[in-house]
Amino acid sequence: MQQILLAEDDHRLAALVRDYLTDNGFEVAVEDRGDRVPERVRQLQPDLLILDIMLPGKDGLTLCRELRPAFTGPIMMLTARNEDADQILGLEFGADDYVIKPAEPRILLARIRALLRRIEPGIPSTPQTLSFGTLEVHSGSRSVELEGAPIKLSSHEFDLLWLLAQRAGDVVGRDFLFRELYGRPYDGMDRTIDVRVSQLRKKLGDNPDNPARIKTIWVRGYLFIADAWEAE
Amino acid sequence: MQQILLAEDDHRLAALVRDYLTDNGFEVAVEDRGDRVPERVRQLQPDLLILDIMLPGKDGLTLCRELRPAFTGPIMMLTARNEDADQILGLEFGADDYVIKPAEPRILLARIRALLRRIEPGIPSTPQTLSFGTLEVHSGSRSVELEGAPIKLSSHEFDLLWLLAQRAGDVVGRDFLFRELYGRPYDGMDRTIDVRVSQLRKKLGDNPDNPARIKTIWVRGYLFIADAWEAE
DNA sequence: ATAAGGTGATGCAAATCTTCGTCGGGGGCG
DNA sequence: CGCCCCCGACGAAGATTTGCATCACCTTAT
Repeated sequence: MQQILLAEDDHRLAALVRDYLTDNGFEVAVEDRGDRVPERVRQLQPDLLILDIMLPGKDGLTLCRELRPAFTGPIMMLTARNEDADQILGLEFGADDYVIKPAEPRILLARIRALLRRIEPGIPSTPQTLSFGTLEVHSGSRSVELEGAPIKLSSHEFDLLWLLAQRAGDVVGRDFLFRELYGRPYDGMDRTIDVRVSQLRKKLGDNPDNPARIKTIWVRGYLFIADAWEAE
Repeated sequence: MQQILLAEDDHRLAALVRDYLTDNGFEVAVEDRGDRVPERVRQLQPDLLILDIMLPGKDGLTLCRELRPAFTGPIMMLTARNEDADQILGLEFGADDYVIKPAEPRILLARIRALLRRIEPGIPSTPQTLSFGTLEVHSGSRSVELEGAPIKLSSHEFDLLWLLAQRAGDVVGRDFLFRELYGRPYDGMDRTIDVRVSQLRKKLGDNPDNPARIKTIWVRGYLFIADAWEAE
């Protein structure tokens, strides 16, 4: 059974949605405080996240941005605010859908199904751990080991490594990385991605002039080297 | 560059959307007849499909149902009909989003990006290796070995070598190479390709007057010599 | 037929411009 | 206070442009 975490402070509405979704075969958890959402996401590992924008503690847009890319499942913004700016921002912050309240329950359900359909059937959702030789990346605990010894990475460093390692063997563009990390479009002259990579390389003991892990592809982005290792 | 097929019979609207998306870095093809959509999908293999519901020839809902599962990319329904039933049906027929006309272009763009973002991590390209005698070209790590020793190639040098080696035995034109490398048309007097080839030859230890690897075909382009070696 | 000259294409080195790696200061948050 | 992150700056590495020498092919004259 698939689980949905609903972050909504209007209890009447939350109960309505929860009941309707429960009747249709979902397991629904409700959280009414924004600042408690990250913790519950870690705890429950829901398949889908529904966020109201106006929440006590921490607003939905901020949450959305902060939870990506640690949370890779679909995120739906469900809100009464029909501001174009909010909608664009929400989608750019990594949300997959943006639905205006009041929403017809059957439409809500159809949209939820459409989102989940994209994730479930195909690939058995990215494994929790990626291994490349002596390097291991655990997404569950957000920890990394090199030659058996744990490495301390900052939050963004881990996100970056995870994004690259998932796409090992493919060139990953700065615009994509930037959008995933910060939820806003890449303006083309921001160097923070470079700085992050530089730090990450240092911690992984990689030399940019002759990289064994992360290669720079001029103008196009970065490449996590897949050869010779086998990702399981 | 990502390609979008827009099925829309209102030419004014189609032109509007096409221009806006083109300005934002997409390649857009427009089709105004529903019954011609399946054929164009096969032909173009677009990254995303936008369907109006009311189309001459064949309606969008039917199309959506028929194209799935042959077309696995995201499908967006874009339509003036704000019927709940249509929306639910569209989503259940395999559409990934359903947007009501008239749509604010920036929102449309944000939704398109949200859909495509989900796809990008798609297929982890299989690392591939091409061998020609003592020369080995690895695409997964973008590295090259000659006589067992690794060779340092710049990013464009590698791309060029890869393009040529993949087509070993065939003459490859400058216009093609240029387009692949830079994503824009070849103006006919640009010499950067020649310079790249020159550098590449130097690093591969090839002599242009008597080439063992890359041969110049006058006016037509370059040829990676396949003779005597067997690509595996 | 052969040779000389013309036209346009290619090889390559040097100048120029763009992008990348990294350092250090300042700001924000716990 | 310490950690992390953003920002600006500067040297280094990579890529493009420019310029000229050379080369392939074609035309024309002998």
